Amino acid sequence: MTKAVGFDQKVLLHHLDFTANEARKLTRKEMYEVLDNYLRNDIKGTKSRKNAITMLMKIWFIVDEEIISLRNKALELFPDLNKEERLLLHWGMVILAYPFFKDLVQKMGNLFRLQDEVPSAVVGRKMKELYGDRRRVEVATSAVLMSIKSWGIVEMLKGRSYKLPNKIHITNPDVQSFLVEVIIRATNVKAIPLDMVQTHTLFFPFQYDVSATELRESKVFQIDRQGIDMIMVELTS
DNA sequence: GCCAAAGCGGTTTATGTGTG
DNA sequence: CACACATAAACCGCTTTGGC
Repeated sequence: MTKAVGFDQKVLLHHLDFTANEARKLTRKEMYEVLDNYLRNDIKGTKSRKNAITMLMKIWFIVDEEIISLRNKALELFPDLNKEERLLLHWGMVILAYPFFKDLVQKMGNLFRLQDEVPSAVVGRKMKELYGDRRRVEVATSAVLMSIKSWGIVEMLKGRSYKLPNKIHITNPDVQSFLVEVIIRATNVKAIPLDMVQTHTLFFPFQYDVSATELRESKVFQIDRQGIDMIMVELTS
């Protein structure tokens, strides 16, 4: 019953940026080549570099059938976005690519709701409950934590616990609609109340104010008003 | 059946921490 | 302040999986 983990290496932000930028123009084969060259500076071991490439490809290139169009939209937006908005796109794509990452983020988001500081040991324990008490789980947990630390999502305190810096504000409507689609797909629901989107755990590092009007304009969603103040968002495709 | 990709566990190296 | 000990991070190579 051991669940696959996959995310077993620290991923750097500029690696993700590079991958997303190249993914629009290159074939799969070319991607492997270009990435290998690019990563050579940061990752010396052949095997480790291959691992990293595998992960980057899975995040931005070899994605599941049903999120291809979402991915393509994200790639189109990418060049015109600022640092924060790009980070959100990466965040969403990693969540979709790696359930392990998604689960960890969800746990962490919940903990941050209750307290300001989250010890890495607590996160580790939670992940072992979900994925079994294995060495691999430890490695993956720290890989995720190290990665998001280096992206500036969390800050480390005294080497043992993490705290949340200021939330990252996202106002770009295209990026917001991306975010909503990620939430719906990642949690496997048909529809979600707009209220729940605003404070969703999966995007705990971000702050945004999604407007129903703008979602409707994007054509990807169907918006239904239920009762007085409940607005349901549903994917049209 | 072959080759590349994905997954895994063990080992080494680096960094941090508490104690005398 | 030095030392041992603990934990984190990086690295490596083997096994399994999956597409052609």
